Amino acid sequence: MSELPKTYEPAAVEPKWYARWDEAGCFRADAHSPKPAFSIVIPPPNVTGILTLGHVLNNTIQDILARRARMQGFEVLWLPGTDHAGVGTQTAVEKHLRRTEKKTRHDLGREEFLRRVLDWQDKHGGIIIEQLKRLGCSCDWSRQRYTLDDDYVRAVQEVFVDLYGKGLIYRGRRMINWDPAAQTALSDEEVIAKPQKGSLYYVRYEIVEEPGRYLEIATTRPETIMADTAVAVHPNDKRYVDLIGKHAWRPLAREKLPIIGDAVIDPEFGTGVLKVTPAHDKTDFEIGVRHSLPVIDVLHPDGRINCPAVPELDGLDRFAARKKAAEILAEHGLLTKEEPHENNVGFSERSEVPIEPRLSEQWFLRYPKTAEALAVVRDHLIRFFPGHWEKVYAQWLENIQDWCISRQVWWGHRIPAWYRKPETGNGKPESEDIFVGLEPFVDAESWRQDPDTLDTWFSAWLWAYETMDGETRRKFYPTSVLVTAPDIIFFWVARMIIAGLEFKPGKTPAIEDNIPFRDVFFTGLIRDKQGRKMSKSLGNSPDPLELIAKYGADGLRFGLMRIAPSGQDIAFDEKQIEEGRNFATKLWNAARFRQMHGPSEAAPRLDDHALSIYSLEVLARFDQLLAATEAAYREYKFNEVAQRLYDFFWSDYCDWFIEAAKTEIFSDDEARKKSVLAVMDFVLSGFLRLLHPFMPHITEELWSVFGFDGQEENMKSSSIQFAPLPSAALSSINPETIAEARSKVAKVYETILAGRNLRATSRIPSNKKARFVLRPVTGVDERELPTISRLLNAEELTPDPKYQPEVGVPVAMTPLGELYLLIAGGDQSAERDRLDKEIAKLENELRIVEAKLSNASFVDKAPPAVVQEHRQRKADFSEQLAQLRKARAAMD
RNA sequence: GCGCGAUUAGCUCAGUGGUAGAGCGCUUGCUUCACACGCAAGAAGUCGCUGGUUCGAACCCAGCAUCGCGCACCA
Repeated sequence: MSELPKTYEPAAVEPKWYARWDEAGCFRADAHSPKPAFSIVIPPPNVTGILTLGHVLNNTIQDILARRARMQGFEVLWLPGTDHAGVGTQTAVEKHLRRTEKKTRHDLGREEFLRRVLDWQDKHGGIIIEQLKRLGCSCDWSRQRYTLDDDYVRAVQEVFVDLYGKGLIYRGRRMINWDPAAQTALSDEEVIAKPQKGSLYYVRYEIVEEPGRYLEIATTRPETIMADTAVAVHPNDKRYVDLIGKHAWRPLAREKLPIIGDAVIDPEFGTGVLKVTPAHDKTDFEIGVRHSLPVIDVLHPDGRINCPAVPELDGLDRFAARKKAAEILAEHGLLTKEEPHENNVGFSERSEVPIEPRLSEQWFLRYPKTAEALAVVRDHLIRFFPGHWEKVYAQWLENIQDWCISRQVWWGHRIPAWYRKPETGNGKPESEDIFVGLEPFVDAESWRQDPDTLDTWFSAWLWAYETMDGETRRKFYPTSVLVTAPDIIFFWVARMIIAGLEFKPGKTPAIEDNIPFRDVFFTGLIRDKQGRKMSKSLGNSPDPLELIAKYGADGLRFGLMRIAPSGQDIAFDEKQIEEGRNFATKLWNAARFRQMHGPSEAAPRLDDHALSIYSLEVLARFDQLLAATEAAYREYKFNEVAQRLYDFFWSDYCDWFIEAAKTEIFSDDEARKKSVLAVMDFVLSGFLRLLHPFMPHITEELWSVFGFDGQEENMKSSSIQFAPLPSAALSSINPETIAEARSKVAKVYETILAGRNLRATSRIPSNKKARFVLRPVTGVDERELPTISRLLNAEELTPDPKYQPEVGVPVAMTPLGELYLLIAGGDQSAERDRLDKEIAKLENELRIVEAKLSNASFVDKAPPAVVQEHRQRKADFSEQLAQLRKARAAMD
């Protein structure tokens, strides 16, 4: 056993152990293992992404679960990988192209552009994997997967073909969300509504049949007037009912528009008249269908106006055109007013620009198995933690819309559909000349492939099982638990459940064998101290790698886990990470202290008959810690586990047990010394194992330094990560013996606290030895006095049943008797004040208890134990009060 | 509009029926033989508001308020 350096240096220790674990294959999962299986698939980070605090939180939790399962004897698979992130990665590369070469993807062409994306991927890809390793993640890297692996691509195509064959995937011209920046369709989930301050423009439309009469229409989008194909009012609206069937002049690109009645119109809004623009609004489109209106599209895909009929607007960006259109209308006296107006506008989640509702030919999926997906969560075949997410999930499934799965981006899974190239004179509609099937499709001469790719989530929804081969799947699917942020509950969690139910990758067709996971743990979102989301643009997102450099991976992990309440957002504060680091240092120093007093056994054992009362106390608290952490793990309450570990070690083990144990450690009684060191080792060994999932590196280092690894060369038997979790220490000891010891210890500790308080209020500096006298109650074991004396930093603690204090000697009432602090030249008036305060406090507490006990209903109806407790309290208070009053009276 | 969550010490949060808790911050004392990334002591809260249930409510129920999130609407 080598001597520990004075301070813990994570930078030296952490990478060393990670490399050894990795080289020894500690994280490899064996599909043939006889052990029960425990599996997690990682939520795949973007291939070119870098580690964020969100990743740290998420992956630390997964690592904690994986490592704990390993110690519990499970065969653990934590399956890692990355996601190609279609729109995201493509946008990043396009931005780069624009900046460096001033080119668009169209300038390069599809093939060249994809080559550039691959370059980008080679340059930036895999960084996050290395960062996860630095964090200590125990993933099986030999199984690392990528959503663009050949066989994964194949699987995605097969799924597409399969669903097309079942009629669940179809192609159609429908209203979709168009992202004018990325120039692609998006799913409903990728659109985020944000309240926007804008204007409501009141525009006059002249009645064709009644020149000089105008209809006033309120609109937020005057730039789309040229696409109006009707004007609509509520059919029962008395103000306008006479106009239904007549026509109005469209004020821009002048044209006759029918005035129609439709019940969807809200007479209360604006003027109660709606301009119907089927090409650029979902509701308007539906009105258009009902009334067979034509559809006029006046927007280019990039959001510029496409309307040669109005040259002043043609080619303008939609927002510039909005202002310009208002100006033109004003010039013609057709704009009656413009008032401020706030409304919700849908923004593209990725490009952060307002989306355009747009009529477009896209591929859609009609979700299968929605009722089953609802049922498996409702019936708790899949359990959500925290449970309230079940409702959010159910709400989405109950209102589910078809999923627009095609994207007009080049980076991704190409849609496996081909169209026959139009032959001259062939008037057949294209849709009849379609082939949907697996690549490679040979007849490239007369068929062309659909240029679109699939929504990234259309590949991600297979992640829970397509990352596994058949053998692995038989052992590890369904996975045990999914750990994810709640913001992808629809994008990913719900769709994976549907995929599992639809494609049945399990070993039997039974539902419970095909759900993708049994538990889902939703983490909180990490926010900054002001409660804002972490974001690049705000610059409020600390770099986890810098935090690791400063505080160590273990410190970061522990600090973060201690403040991550389940189900709530997390206010990030670097101070908390500092505390994680401090805890590692505390552990290190406690271990150092132990090491100074001789070697440890490889497997520390307890001698049940030689345990001191302090040993029994710490062991009992350790057993409580075991039970409490066990229960907290069952509920995925990681912050509670962390907090309990922290409190136990810092307070119970260091502040109390070690300090009390010093009496024995520094004594000449070898037998007692040996016993207490064995207890120290026993608890330390158990504690290291409990802590290991949270702080894998330092615990492994200490495990090895203390020789708990049995000096084994083979990591698979020596590493703490395969050591079994500790079990209850005191199970073989008579509970009465324990209770008796603990009661003694409680009295001793209470006496120490009272004595320390006496010191402090009497202004004895901490480093100054003080002299105490105890006038003991009967039954005080004088063998405990040296320990009390040590913890009081006393020069001496003399028991003296006949002690008669001089007037004004500070005294405290303790469970062991009256404790006097012998102080030269004591300040009488200060002592008098102190006693008065103590007396007042006690009198007050006594009054409360007495009031309760004199309440007949309380004595009648409260549980007897509670009443008894109050009676005891009353007796104790009265006794103490009498003593204090006596001491106080002596001073007058 | 519907749903979910939150409201406890200056800050971040535990606490689910019986004497209000932790960490940080603050005040005081300490380089005492593991640790100043430390030790010890202390101050600090009418538990968002109003009702109800109960012998007893921070806790259970109802309503309200404020903040946050999701869904829907949004001319």
